[in-house]
Amino acid sequence: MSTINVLIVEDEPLIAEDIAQAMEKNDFAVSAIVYSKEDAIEQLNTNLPDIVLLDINLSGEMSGIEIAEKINTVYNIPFIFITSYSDKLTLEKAKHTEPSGYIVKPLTEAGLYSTLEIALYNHAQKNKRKFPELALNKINQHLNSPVSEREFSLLQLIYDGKTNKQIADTMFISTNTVKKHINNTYLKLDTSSRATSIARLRELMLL
Amino acid sequence: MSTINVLIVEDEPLIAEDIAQAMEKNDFAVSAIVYSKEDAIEQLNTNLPDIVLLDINLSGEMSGIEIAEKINTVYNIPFIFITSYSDKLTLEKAKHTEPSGYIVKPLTEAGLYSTLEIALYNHAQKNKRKFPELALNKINQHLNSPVSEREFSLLQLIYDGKTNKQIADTMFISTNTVKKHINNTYLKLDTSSRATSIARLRELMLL
DNA sequence: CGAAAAACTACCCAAAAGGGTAACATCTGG
DNA sequence: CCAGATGTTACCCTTTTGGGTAGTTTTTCG
Repeated sequence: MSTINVLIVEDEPLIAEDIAQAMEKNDFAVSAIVYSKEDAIEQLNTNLPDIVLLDINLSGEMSGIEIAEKINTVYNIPFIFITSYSDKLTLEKAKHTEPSGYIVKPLTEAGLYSTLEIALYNHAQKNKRKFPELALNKINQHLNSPVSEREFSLLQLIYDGKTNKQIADTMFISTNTVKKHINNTYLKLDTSSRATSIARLRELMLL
Repeated sequence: MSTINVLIVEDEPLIAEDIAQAMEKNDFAVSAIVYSKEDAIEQLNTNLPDIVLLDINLSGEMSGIEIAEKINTVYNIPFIFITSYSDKLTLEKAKHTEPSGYIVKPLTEAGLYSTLEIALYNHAQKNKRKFPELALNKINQHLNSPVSEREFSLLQLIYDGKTNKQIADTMFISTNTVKKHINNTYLKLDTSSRATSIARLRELMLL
């Protein structure tokens, strides 16, 4: 297994150094230590780490939160918050970014290491969850008017991004029929386009 | 919001009391304090808490791990490990149970509270996310020509089933611009409609 | 068997989406 | 500072989709 690269975002140099040493003692590689939001993003772009240790408060601002949001939407890697402030406001904002860990200073080597390990493992597991298949019974469960099997197979083709023509060809029916069926499903799903139907199907599969 | 019930599984009475006090100071309710695996399971069966604080080592054994496994397979509630031992073997076993948190003693009130909050929030989110979120870097990884951030936010709206008009309104740009952007993404994704793009995005997230 | 439901087809019109071209404004990095 | 990338808008035209109506065939089931 290759070594894990850790990006440290911490504006207090002494603490950053502390963390870095703890990391290296435990066979992690510190890919960089940065002190500002801008440098953090620079690092993420040019030298993507496997995980980020992120101080919430950088030079007085809560810009760690913004970095966290960016990591979630763009980079999809785990990150762990480090903070001296454990007040409710900070925590409230922080938790909405769904961090893999949250450590309140003072730091301990053991605490850092174990939190890192857990975060990496859990994140790896998370990405293994794949997209569920559509299930007719699951979908009908939450509809007043149930989708028929035929309609369902049309919906699956729409879900896979097929056009009416393609659907007509694979099902050996006319495009008129395809359109009719699809329109019927729109009534049942309470939607009005293919894309909204796809989103709706995803939603219905969740409960 | 109703109060959160916490089950404490900890065989050192002094520490258990410490934890319980910290919990109550932060408006959590302690549903029970138990000292053994058997009592823990008894509690889970009769009085299911919202979250469990779980010492790994109960009277010399690592039976905390077994409780964790039971929680995962049967109860599906979040749990947080608490341990004095942060050796690699313990950690290795612990991480496979995918705990929501892992705290090395000595405990601090702030550390406990924030870890609890994060664990509860993440666990709640987890069940809502059987479908993975789209992540830009993940998608670009497999494209010759990368999708820009702006284009990506458009794609997310398409993924949610929004029409060009809706997208234009939420992003405060003209529908012409929306159409232009979308067309550009079609080139990059090698698609030619919203529905095929949605399917493609799903596919790219799995590679 | 016979009625009801589901499936299939056609046609028409309207709305939305797709495709191409052109132009201008920012922004960013060398 | 300049070049290239990104974002913005407009215009025109084509194709695909959506929505409504109307009808026939096939299947299913009491």
